[in-house]
Amino acid sequence: MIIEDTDNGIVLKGVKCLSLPLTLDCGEAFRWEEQEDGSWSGVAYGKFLNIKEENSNFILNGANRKDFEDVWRNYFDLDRDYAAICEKLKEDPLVRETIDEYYGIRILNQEPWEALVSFVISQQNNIKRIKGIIKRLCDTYGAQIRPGWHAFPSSKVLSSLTISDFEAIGLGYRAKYVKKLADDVESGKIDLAAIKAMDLDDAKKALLSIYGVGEKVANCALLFGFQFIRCFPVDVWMKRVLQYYPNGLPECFKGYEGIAQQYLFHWARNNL
DNA sequence: GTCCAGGCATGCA
DNA sequence: TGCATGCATGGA
Repeated sequence: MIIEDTDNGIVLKGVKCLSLPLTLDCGEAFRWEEQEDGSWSGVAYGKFLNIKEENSNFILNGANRKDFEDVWRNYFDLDRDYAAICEKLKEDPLVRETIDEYYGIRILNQEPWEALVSFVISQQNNIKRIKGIIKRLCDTYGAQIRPGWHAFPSSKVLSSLTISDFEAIGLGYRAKYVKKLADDVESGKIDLAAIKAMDLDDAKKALLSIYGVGEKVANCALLFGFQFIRCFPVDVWMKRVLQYYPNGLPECFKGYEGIAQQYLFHWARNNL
């Protein structure tokens, strides 16, 4: 990967296996919006970004070198060799089929807090509606970064709200989960940084002890917010996919189950 | 009107 | 330990 500074941002050359629409709009992050010119705008780690692919280069509009190194390099998982991983995953026939069709899905490294709250909201819900709820949550309670764009609200802000406040923006029965989660993070009862430093087993146990977090939400948070790329979340779509694997997951997934899962998830939503 | 969505807590056996 | 049930909401 070559990084070039320009007058209005950064240009990345030689990035392999990155599809912006597939990665930013495949149900792992909920805040990216496609613009009329085909670029994508969003906010992560309190920073706004507009990114566009042009002639297989990636233009990070308005980003400076520090933001790139501090945030975006890791956010897009740019130091991981996805091309090599995909070759390995293709030893499985079903994944081979899906990767050829959906090449370029990456696992984003999102903030633990945002990922955890987002996937608590995601339960028994559809992606379109999840996006709407999270947009209202951010627009109403997140700090404004630039006109029309807000950071994900902090635990401090969310803990100051009532269950009714969450219900008013559409969280439904999940309102009480997010309220308690915000309270416990704010009081220090839940320490997300400490959880991120744990090994997978302990981190998962810690997440499963949270009110409103079960096996599926824990796995999504671990995969998308805590950088545990071995996690394999199973939702209603993946349950359908698992019928194709009666003997369990194939050996070639080992170590990269989360990446295989995203390809299969995307395939299931389009084919099953 | 019914069914479903990136499920979970609860009660009961 | 495993299984049935209720849960908020909006789109199909």
